[in-house]
Amino acid sequence: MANSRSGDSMLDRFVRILDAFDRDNSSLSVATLARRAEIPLATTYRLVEDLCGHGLLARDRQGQIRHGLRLWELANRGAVTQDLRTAALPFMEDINQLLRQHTQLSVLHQDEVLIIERLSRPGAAVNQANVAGRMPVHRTSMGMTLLAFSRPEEIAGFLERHGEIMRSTHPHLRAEMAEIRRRGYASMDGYIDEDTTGAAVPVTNDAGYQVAALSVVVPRSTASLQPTIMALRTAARGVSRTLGYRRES
Amino acid sequence: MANSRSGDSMLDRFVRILDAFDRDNSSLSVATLARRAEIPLATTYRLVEDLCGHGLLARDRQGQIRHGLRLWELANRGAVTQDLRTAALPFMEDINQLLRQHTQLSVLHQDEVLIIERLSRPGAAVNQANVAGRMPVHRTSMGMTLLAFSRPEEIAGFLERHGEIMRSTHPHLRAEMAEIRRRGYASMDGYIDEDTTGAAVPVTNDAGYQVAALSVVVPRSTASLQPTIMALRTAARGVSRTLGYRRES
DNA sequence: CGGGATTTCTCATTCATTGAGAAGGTTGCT
DNA sequence: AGCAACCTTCTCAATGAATGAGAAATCCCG
Repeated sequence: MANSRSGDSMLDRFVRILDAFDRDNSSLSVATLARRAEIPLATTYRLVEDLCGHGLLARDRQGQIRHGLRLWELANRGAVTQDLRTAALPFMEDINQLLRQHTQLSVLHQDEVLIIERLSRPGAAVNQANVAGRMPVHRTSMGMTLLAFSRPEEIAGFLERHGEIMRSTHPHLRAEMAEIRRRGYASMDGYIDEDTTGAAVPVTNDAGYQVAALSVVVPRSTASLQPTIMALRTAARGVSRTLGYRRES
Repeated sequence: MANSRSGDSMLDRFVRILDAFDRDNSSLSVATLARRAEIPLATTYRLVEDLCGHGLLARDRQGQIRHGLRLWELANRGAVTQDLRTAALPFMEDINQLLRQHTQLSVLHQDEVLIIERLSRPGAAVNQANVAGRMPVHRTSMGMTLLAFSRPEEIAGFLERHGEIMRSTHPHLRAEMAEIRRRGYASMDGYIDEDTTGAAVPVTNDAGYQVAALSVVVPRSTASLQPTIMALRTAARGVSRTLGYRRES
């Protein structure tokens, strides 16, 4: 008796379970999973078994749960990211070779910056911007570029949802965005690391719509950003040309 | 009345829906999806709505369904593939630069070759081995390498399941695998393209277990594979060293 | 050895899931 | 315009799949 369903659908729970993993916690126990996803243990156990059966999760040698390869396969087969990635990779390599710094490709997703691809130099700064990781719009050059070059109605929507924090961190927001659009790039100090500066330019498709941002992280001491910007622009243009058509949601 | 449930769980259906997409069909209508996944239309409609609500699917401007970025994010956040990819990418770039040919990183998954990463030269051959795509073990150098360097019990299991086709396509299988292990690489003609040859070497972790294979596709006319093999070996060793520990299921 | 944790399983209860059906829209052909 | 074929969207009664408390079995650590 006494069963009180807890009001969330099965899919809710599947997603919460898959979402409970992150780079630091690549494998978890069922109990931890249950706590993190806030699902009763017995239920979690059953759901995890299901997911394992489908290969979306897998148990390692010690019985811990990790993401299964099948999940990765499923999500990467559909071409959402692949086109962009494939188009951008060669140019990111160029940048990486030329500037010898971290290079990132990112998009705006659910009001945050989502990193699609990243090339790092073995030397340089720390791990902070991982592939599939998220970063705040208002503190990164990628975010500010992505926002500034969005469609007016998208900008309006974003500001409606996040006007508070944007205005408090960017007192002259409208002017700043206009400036970014005029100059064609955004730069911003020290989110990833105190001693670094990020610089980002938009990547457009051939209809002129922005589809992503390309960015690098350089030491703060760098005298002039101009060479960096030039390299980024060249790369972005190359990606645009490779992409040709296509615009994604 | 008359409701006859069709015996597959919700998760089954979610997976079948997500699985219905491939690179060629990156966006589908609900009706097509229903047919492909073999789920009654009304049900498909509801499930798709759910998935869209969670961002695992998304509707484009024309109301067609595509994979959602959230799905990609979910699947890539957990570090299953990322470690391997990150470790291998720089070395794959080296190969790509040196040999100017397609380079692939793959693993054995559910008795097939699963492509984890791929770098292509704008010039060379056709799209066949896409990231997250699968290829048959018995027709690719990657497959043969991955198999030959698997643990004995894994090989035995594989042969139990696929002995038929393996023996018919590889009459001297045991000798062939022994040879691959002795030489440290496998090569194979013309799966991706009639006029190409694939060559692959194993990538091991520092416990000596194989975790992946690294391969290139070269024109069949290539006089000697030796330089190619050398480059692959160097790269594989580099990846192994970067990986250090870790072994995945 | 003992106590705290985790994994695994059972089972009666119930409500979320189901899918036939129908209405309304779109497209394309004649 | 009229018709046919197809698609999307929604409703609703019936039901069996999902639920979660509880308990047994197992692991782990000092």
